[in-house]
Amino acid sequence: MTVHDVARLAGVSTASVSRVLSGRRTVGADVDERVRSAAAELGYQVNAVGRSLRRQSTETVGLVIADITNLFFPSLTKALEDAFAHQGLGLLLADAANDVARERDAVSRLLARQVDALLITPVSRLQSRRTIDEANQRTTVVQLDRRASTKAHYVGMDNSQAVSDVLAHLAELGRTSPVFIGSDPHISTTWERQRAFSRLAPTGDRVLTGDFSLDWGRTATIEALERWPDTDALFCADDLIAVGAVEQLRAMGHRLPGPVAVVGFDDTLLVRLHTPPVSSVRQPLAEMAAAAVELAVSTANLAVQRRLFPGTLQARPSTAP
Amino acid sequence: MTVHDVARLAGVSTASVSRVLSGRRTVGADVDERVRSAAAELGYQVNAVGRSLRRQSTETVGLVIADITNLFFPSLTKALEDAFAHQGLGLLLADAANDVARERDAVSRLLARQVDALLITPVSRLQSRRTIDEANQRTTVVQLDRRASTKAHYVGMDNSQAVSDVLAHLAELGRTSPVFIGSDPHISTTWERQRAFSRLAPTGDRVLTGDFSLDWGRTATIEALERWPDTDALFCADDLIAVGAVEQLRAMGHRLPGPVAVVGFDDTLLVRLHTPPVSSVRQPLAEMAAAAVELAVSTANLAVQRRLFPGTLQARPSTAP
DNA sequence: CTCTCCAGAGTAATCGTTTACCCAGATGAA
DNA sequence: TTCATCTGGGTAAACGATTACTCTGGAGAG
Repeated sequence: MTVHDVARLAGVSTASVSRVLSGRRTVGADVDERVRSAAAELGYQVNAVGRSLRRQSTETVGLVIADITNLFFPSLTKALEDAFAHQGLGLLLADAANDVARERDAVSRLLARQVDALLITPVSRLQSRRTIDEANQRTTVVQLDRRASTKAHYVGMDNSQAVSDVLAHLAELGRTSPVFIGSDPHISTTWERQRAFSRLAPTGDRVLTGDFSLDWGRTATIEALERWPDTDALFCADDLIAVGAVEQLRAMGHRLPGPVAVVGFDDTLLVRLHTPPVSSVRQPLAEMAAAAVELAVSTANLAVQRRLFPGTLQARPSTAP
Repeated sequence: MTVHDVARLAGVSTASVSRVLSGRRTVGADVDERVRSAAAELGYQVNAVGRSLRRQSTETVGLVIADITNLFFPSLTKALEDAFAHQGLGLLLADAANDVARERDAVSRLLARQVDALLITPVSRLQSRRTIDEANQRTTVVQLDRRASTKAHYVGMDNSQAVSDVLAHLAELGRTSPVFIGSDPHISTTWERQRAFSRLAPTGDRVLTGDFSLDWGRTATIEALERWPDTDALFCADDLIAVGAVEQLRAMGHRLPGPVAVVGFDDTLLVRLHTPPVSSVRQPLAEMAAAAVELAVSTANLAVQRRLFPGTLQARPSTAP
């Protein structure tokens, strides 16, 4: 079932069929009509592979997710899928499973498939750079949420502003001795939040770093309260850690809301449905996805863009007075 | 950068280049060597679009997810991505956003891209059938988790066995008056679990159906306890509802573990991290993904398969004595 | 009336790869 | 020695769509 079949049935050339079906050039009314009805009769659907080869464009973007089990990324993926599908662009998904080598692999497979653009949430702030720079020479690369290279576009949240907002919120509640509980500092977002915290918080040197896990949230909480007994807020780099912190506080007999507040990042279901609900900074996913689309379809030689969007703190009982 | 460039540099024909690089026919040692080093020198990477067109196979499968915001599906997606990437197959992702029309659309876009197989978690037990049957005439379709057509392969969990296991577990704890809280009965899994419950439970007629939301879990809990005051277990069709039920019970002053047990399905993070942790039936995702791969790559005219895998109840405090 | 221009349609080249087909030379059997 | 067979390699035809180029007829300008 090809353009030839349609052309034969409609009694026109394949060129006309293509022109009608792709709508890229006007044709006479009668030919238009004949082609459309022939296509409808045969149930013809254009073969995107042939089209891609000729047009040198697949209308597909690759998406390399650092770790799809991290609850934040499915939300991001959904926002992207929405935005790109809206533009008629397909999304070819790959998971790097937090592994730089698998990430490199995924990128190279996607490039072989001639994706028109590559979206990536880099696994490592430092080690993903080469992969990204190499890919960036072959196609448009957009870093999302996390960043590893300054040579490729970046779309993310303004972590500095978000951290500042959270600190202001805590200060309003009279909490001026927060501790930062980071996760893996190879993750650029964690790293940025931590740096902003160190710069802006009254207790900027109270920083603990570990990994992306509930357990780390728990142990870090114990350590924080031991080392700094006057701690009145746990400023967590992400929601999973925040939930771990809350659990640990409750295990230690703290009430929430109570003397020690907890706040996280990403506003995932985890904190929204937790008991008690945990405050968290929400990323503007739809706007970020829209920016990603814009950059992905932009003509090749646009100057490298850095688009930062404001996050909004969702205040919940975990930081109430 | 094409096979021609490599061929020129290596001083051989494009046929030889293709043969070396695809490894589909043996060539002489010297030609092999020359091609490999030429390809390496140029950094040549095969163009998958050209290959797909010629081979009539894209090495890509389409995945249509009913609702990617449902926490269970990212887990499933990850398992699939793993399994298919392992086979060198790419995953083209589409989200139906719980909408039959969008589902049809997504399927047709994926078919246009000539996916070698189509994986789908049908939105509606009844209304997705036509979409699936039509797609099934053009490529191999594998229904996952949910099913809507008997004419296409299906891979899922044995809900009947799982329900029976859960009821046995409850009975062991002396709980013999469970109420089933379903979500949208258009979802085939909910439907199957409900039917199994009605057939197997001592209180098989105690069934409430609503939608996929935390709030429904709450209101259903109120209704259940009102209508059937001797209720000693809430058997929820999925985790979100189970969490809603637990929250409501606690709001009403119940302890957990306590007189009314709660159990959910899918064993998502939601219930694992909840306080108290909620019992849930885990689906064997890796095995299901492996089966999906097997069916997806199977030659066209395999008889329609129905592969059911056993679920395992993860017992947690919400059902403890 | 003639010339230019334009719209509409067809022909065939093209995208990059694979592979059917062909040919030359070598090998082995009779 | 002769013939069938096999191996390694090249040539060119696909795959399905798009589009540069060409051609024709008619409209409009002078």
